[in-house]
Amino acid sequence: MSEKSRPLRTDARRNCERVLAAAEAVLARDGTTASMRAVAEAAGVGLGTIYRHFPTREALFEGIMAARMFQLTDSSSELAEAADAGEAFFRFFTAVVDNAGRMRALAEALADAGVDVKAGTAEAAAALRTALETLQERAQRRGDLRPDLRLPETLALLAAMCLAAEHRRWEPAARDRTLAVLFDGFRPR
Amino acid sequence: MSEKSRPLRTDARRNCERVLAAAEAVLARDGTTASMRAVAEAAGVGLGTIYRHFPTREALFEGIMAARMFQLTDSSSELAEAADAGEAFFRFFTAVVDNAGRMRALAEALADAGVDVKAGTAEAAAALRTALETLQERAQRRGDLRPDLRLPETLALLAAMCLAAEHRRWEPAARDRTLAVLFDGFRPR
Amino acid sequence: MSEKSRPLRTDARRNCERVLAAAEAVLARDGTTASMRAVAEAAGVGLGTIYRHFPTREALFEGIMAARMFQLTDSSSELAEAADAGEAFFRFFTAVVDNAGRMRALAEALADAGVDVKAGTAEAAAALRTALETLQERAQRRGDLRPDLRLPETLALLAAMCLAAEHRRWEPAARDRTLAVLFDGFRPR
Amino acid sequence: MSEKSRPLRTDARRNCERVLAAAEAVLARDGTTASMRAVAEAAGVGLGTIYRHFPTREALFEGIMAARMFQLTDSSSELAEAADAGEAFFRFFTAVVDNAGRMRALAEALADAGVDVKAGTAEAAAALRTALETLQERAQRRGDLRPDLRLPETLALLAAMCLAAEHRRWEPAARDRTLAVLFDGFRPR
DNA sequence: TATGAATGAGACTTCATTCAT
DNA sequence: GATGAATGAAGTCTCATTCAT
Repeated sequence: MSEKSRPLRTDARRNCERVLAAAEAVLARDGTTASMRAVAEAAGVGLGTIYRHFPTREALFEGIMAARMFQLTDSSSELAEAADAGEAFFRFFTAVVDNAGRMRALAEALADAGVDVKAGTAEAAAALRTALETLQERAQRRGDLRPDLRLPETLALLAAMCLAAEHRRWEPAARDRTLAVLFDGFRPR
Repeated sequence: MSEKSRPLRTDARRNCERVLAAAEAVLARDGTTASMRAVAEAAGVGLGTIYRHFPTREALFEGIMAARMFQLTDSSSELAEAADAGEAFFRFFTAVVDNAGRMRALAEALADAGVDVKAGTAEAAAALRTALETLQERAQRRGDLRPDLRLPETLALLAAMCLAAEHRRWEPAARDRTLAVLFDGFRPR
Repeated sequence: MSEKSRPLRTDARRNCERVLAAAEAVLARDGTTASMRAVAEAAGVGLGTIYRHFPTREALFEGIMAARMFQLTDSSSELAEAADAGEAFFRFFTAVVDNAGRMRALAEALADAGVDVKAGTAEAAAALRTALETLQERAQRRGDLRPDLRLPETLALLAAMCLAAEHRRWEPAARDRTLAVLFDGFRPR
Repeated sequence: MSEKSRPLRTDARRNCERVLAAAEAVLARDGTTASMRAVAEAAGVGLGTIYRHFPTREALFEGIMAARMFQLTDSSSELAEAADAGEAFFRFFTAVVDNAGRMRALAEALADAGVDVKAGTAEAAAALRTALETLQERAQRRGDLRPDLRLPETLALLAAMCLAAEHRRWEPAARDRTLAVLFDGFRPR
């Protein structure tokens, strides 16, 4: 296929990306109450263009969330081979919390990653869950995490931290102090 | 002419209570986005009746939150004299999380208890904070909690657990397993 | 428990007067948009008490207006025998405007005095109209007013001045300067 | 089949004009208390359409007032060069009163022209005031108006006539008779 | 295909009036 | 008789979604 064979598709894709980028920024700023008009204005496109690519407001927002979750999942790959398995797990956990804190509205999606409630984010959530599980089990095998720690609890605690980070933007230092306490609960005694 | 704070008429008090009960139920079901009409219908009263007792939507909802928070604070009194100071602290922490989990919309208020953002709940939040601090310091003096644990972290973690408990109703067993991990981080090593 | 002559009637009359006085004050302050609750609070009585004496909000307000108009009419009696007939006419005209300016909401009633639109003020308006006519005709007979001035025009101009005085509270000095121009149009050339 | 320079604009403009026309009619009929729904129904559009073109109720109504006031100001241009300066002044004065009488709700705006209370009409009011001042000063220089007449009084009297004309629709003949009396007060003695 | 104008349900709130206490 | 609690229609405004251009 040559590049000229599908000009419309190119346009459409470009617009779709602009919408996604703008929606991400708006969601980060305004949270889940962001209006479709705000997204359209930030993207520099019409309202109808958004609805062409995403059937409903929910579909758009879930699309954003899924993309972010895939990004996070990707970032776990290299951590899965880091020398310090415990540190890798904590780094990933922190990265997820950090993302929730940076983008209002992402927190809920991340919190839902443990249970897959939304159809739009189910696949991404499953991938994220698997990534966390992988890191956790490796750290447990290395003796860096308590062996009785199960994934449901880890996910619940991750969800909690994400929601809190979003609810009131955590300063990095405060975030580290808070997570440090939690992480001590993760370690073998 | 008008005596100070005359007792409410019986029918007025009954309706006020019905409004409060209905509002609590609706807040538990729908969260902070609950509409005034939903409350009115649940209470079986007219919209105006709600506004007679609570000047604004915020006043009603914050009033409920504050009441719950005062209830929680009250429940800490006897715990403050329990034999096992550490257990008392954990019980109170769990009770707060439990309340957040039972009523959507309470969680945010509890999460805000650390910072007092809303005027309507500031006093109740301060009381709750003090109660937690009292229990925590006693447990630390008894050696049941790690001495380097500071209130800001405790509050942040409490907020996180409340938000998570509300976000997805935690089963008591799951809640206990999750908090158990966290509480291990609170204990001296 | 002992004297049961006519306590209720006395109470009722006293309450009625309190309502009227309060309503006048509130109408002066808030204008025609004054709420029944504001009147009740100013009077120190319940809302029901107002409705006992006046069937509707309109009836109450028209009652006030009528009373004021009768007062004004009464004040014309002595002017009708003043030595300077022209001055008497101007004084009365000014007094009416002054009342409109002092009590928001009275202006409309006075402006309607020329046409009797409201049932509640018809009688009072007719009396006021007659009083003005009497003063005008006497002044015309004395040669103090232009002989071709007819009552409809006088009433229309009085209405205009009342509405303007209410619309933006006229300072006495400004009021006098403005009326002075108008009065020059009333005088014989 | 090829003429499509402005496909969307046409509809929007047509609706905007329909809204303006309907709003003028409704304002003329109901005065400042006219509801947005009444305007929407009169225009045959949805409520949202009005809010698309005018952000608030005030903006719509003040916009209409301002437009009318600018129209009036424009009409003064040719009068400013008329041979008979006094007649020009009186004609303009009458035109303003006439407009107030034709449209309920315009009267208040015109009455406020002397003081500029509303932000939305301030500019138009200032222009109208200047137009009146220009005509008045020219007429005074020509000796057609009494030299001691100052603008504040003229404005107060204009406001009064506008309010009265609106309050009870003046027939042209009655209006002329009434203004004739007033205008005599404006003339040199 | 992209646009954004139009829609209208639904949000909060006020207030004249009724009626149980 | 007096009170004021209750009612609910009506007001302004927002926003997800549809559809004509």
